[in-house]
Amino acid sequence: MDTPSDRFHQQPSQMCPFELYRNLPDSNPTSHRFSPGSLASHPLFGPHMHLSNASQRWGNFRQRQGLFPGLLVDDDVGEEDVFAKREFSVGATPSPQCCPGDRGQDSAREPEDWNQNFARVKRLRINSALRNEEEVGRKGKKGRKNGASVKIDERKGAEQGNRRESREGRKRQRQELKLQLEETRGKLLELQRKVWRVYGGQRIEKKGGEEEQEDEALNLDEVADMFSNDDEALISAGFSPQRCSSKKNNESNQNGNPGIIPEETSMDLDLELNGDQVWLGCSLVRGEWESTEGGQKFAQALKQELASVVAQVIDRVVRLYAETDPSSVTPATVSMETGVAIDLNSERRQRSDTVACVVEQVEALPLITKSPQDKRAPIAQSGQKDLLLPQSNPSLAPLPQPPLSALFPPRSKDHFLPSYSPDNSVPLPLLHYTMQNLFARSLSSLPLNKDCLSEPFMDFRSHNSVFPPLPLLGQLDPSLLDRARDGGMRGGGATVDGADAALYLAAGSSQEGLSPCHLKKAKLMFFYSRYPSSSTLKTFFPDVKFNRCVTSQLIKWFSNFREFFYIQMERFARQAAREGLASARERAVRLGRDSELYRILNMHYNKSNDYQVPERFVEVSEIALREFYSAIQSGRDADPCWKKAIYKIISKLDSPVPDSFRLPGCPTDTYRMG
DNA sequence: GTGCTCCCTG
DNA sequence: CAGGGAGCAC
Repeated sequence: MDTPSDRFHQQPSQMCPFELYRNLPDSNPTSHRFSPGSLASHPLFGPHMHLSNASQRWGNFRQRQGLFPGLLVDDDVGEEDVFAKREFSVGATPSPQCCPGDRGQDSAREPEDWNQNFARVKRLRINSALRNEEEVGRKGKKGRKNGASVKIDERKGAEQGNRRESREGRKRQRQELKLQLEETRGKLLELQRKVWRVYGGQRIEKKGGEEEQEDEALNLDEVADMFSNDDEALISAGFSPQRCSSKKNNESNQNGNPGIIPEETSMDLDLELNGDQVWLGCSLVRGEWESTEGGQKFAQALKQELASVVAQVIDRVVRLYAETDPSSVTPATVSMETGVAIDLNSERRQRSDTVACVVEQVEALPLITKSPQDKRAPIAQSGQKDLLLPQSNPSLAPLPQPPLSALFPPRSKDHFLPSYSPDNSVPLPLLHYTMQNLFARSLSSLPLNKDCLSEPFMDFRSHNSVFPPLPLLGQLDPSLLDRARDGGMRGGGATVDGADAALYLAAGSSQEGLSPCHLKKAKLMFFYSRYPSSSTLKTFFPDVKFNRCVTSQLIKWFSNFREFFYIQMERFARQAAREGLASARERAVRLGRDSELYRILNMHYNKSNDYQVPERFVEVSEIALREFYSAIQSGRDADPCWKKAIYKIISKLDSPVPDSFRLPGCPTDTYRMG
């Protein structure tokens, strides 16, 4: 099984989706992936410095850029480097190599945003210098661009003098700016010392914890105060991270001033550059994890990854089991036994149903075929809401089930979480199930919205507004199981149409749409009525909000029931007709409760066998069998329409459906109840 | 045109 | 069990 981290490694494109993180130096490759893309994650713009202070201060800094002309001269090469790095970082394809990366190299790219601003400042200053140049030499009026033509024109000797003045002026200006630069650099280094004393030093000492977070907050605020209180310090601090990490040596060498950074500062910086201790200095990720918000995000990411992995395992096991014993595990049995693989085929159906019932789906929930998903949808949505918005109001009504996209965890909205790769082999429904049920149900305190549930459906649910944490029958209140059984449901066993099925179905049951329980009820109704009208169906499914799709679905169910019924009748009638002896034929056309035909019918319409088959149904079935038999014996089956007469006969044998079927949920077996 | 049913197919 | 086509009745 892939570890979550391994899975992250498989998606390099999602690892560092933002340049900020791609450029972040960190020896921990996984840590980047949990870093939200915000300036607040930067060590100097920590989570405690939000827009209210950090961005304002940064804005102040940008407004005051012009106060530091010294930074902008005599550093053309550096500026080019900045832009080169910028282009590199923008154009670079995020990769695991670039994320964990070499500390020394990555640290040079770390604060690209700082470099950008630095470059912008320099660019402005260069433009300003050019303008000054033009002003000084405005008699030439054409500036540097027309310098050649000025040289050619010897008649304008006075202009040459002006050019000399201009050159001298530029020279003076450069010298002044150079001095300012040196001065600013000195202040920069001084500020670096402060920063690393206050910030880096304490981080090295700490080992994590809330107290340290508070300290960190204070320290970061101190740093922020430095930014806002001292303009030059602000500039210096603004560039300090990159310079500390990558340019300090160069600057020291260039300035011939290696002693500006004291030994302790150098040690701190070295520590920061040092392998496993990198996080101590940058602490972007781990610091976030230690914070409350970061911890929640980490937990969410962990949940997502665990869910996907569990989904994969379940899928593999199911497939492996199906492969090893295909005879015993047909798709139907798999779906019935696992209750998970039900969704394997439902995606396709949902697509078509979505198209067919696009209008109705705005209001009506999907039909029975989608019910395994859809019944879980409300709880799933709750789970998703819970994952994304832990404090969201659980009483909010569930959103209508979107066609297919809603099955995806909304990772796209949460860039913090890694998205699944497109080639993810986890079947979506499986993923959906495991994702939502494993974690949504693990949220034991998750309150269910009663509006999400089929109000009268499975009355045991109405006594439990809070969904059980896990649908383990052994953990359920016995009374609930009894209620489930009383409702025509069978508890335990390997099939899903037991109390466990009702349990998870009840969790997402809706007044709109049909559930497996409705299917079971319809089958039991077939014992009494083979040709129920749509109005009759509406009478006996009061917990269903009928629309065209639902009505057609129910009618289709009964059509399928009849089809199966008649197929079996014809099959056994032909079998009886083949019997040689009259006594055998007589036995064959009799439908005793010990007969094979009875067993098949009971298995089909009363699979859980928790409902007593009405005697009337046995009689009608025997009549149908005899009609088929006689038609076959008399050769009427040669007529293409020979079945119609039988259908007409059977259609007149419907008996009234018991009033117990008028109640919502599965009918109680009054016969067995006495 | 709509609703219902049967038949066929997957 | 669902989807779709065809036929029939209203």
